[in-house]
Amino acid sequence: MSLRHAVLGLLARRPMTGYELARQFDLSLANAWHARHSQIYPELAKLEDLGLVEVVEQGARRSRTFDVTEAGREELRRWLTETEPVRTQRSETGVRWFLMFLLDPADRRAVLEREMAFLDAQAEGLRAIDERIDAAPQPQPFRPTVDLGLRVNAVMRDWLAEQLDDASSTEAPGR
Amino acid sequence: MSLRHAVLGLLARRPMTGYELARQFDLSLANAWHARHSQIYPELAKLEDLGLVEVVEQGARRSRTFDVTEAGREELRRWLTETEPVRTQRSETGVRWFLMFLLDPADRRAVLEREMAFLDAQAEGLRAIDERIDAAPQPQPFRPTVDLGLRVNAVMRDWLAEQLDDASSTEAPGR
DNA sequence: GCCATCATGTAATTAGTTACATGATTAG
DNA sequence: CTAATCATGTAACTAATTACATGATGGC
Repeated sequence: MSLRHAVLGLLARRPMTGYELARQFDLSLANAWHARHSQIYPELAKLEDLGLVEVVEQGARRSRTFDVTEAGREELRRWLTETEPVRTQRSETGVRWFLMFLLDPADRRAVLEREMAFLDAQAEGLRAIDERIDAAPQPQPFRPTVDLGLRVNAVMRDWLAEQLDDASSTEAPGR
Repeated sequence: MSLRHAVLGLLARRPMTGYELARQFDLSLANAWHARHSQIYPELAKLEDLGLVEVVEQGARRSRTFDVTEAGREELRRWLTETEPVRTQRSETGVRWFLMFLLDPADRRAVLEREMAFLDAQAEGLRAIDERIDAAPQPQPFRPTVDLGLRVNAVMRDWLAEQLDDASSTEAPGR
């Protein structure tokens, strides 16, 4: 279960509330994992029971700020270094890209253009995160989300452009 | 629900049994979606009830080969062209890559090397699929799984290599 | 004859989404 | 004063995994 370690890891970067965690899943972890608040709050309760996180601050609007405990930090280290990663992935976009070749050239072209627009928007979003993202308490400028994300975005863009060329030449008049 | 359309799409490429579908999820759709046979068989039954797939052949070992019906093909086209893609992704590997910067340089270095080995194995696997994969009944050499997969693999490899350099220089003796 | 693989199913459990529900604070 | 956002929770449902279960066929 990655949810547990994603929550633990986000809190290890800096303490935050369940509400903030929910936003981080859409920012830092946007292309890696997703969780709604309805899953986050119960998970925080379980992590607290296990002694892996603790409430370090209670603020306005009955907000509770959580931090990772020493046991939590050790569990995170253990998970990262000693457990075998699960390599399965889930991406509806990936399924669509695989299947779009079943479409006739006109439909495929339309889909390719929509996907291109998505990649442009994604790249813009990543560059925006670059500024919004909280300065991390670690030495290295570690931002796989942004740095690697933009590079992957670029190769996908190139690939889509090639497919668009193919689709256009196939449906071009005069052949 | 992408499972439904992934099954529909795989069958639209060519008719096959539930057992073969399960293998295709690990080959063609390896980095896009995953499904076990315990999920595939009930889904095939539902798709049959809906008239989107049909049994076209019954063979040895009480095997049933399914094909997409005309209604199934239309549903697939509708889904690909007219529905809004869900852009959330799930990748434990992505979570790990994001969190590995929390580790001290020695641990991080070990993780980076394991991930590098994974990428090498993945690239090898993709090249193997290239030959194993069934010739598709479509005109274009459409293999996002292999073509795009190898390119993404390459940029990830570069990125990992850079992180390894950083981790090494940080823990290098003499500074 | 026996082992690997093909082949299909169901049951129990866990994970995740959607919907329901409530209330506090702050900026305009 | 009121709308947006912060903030937390539960309930009902759907999706997915793991475990249980069985049997046929083909190659050696």
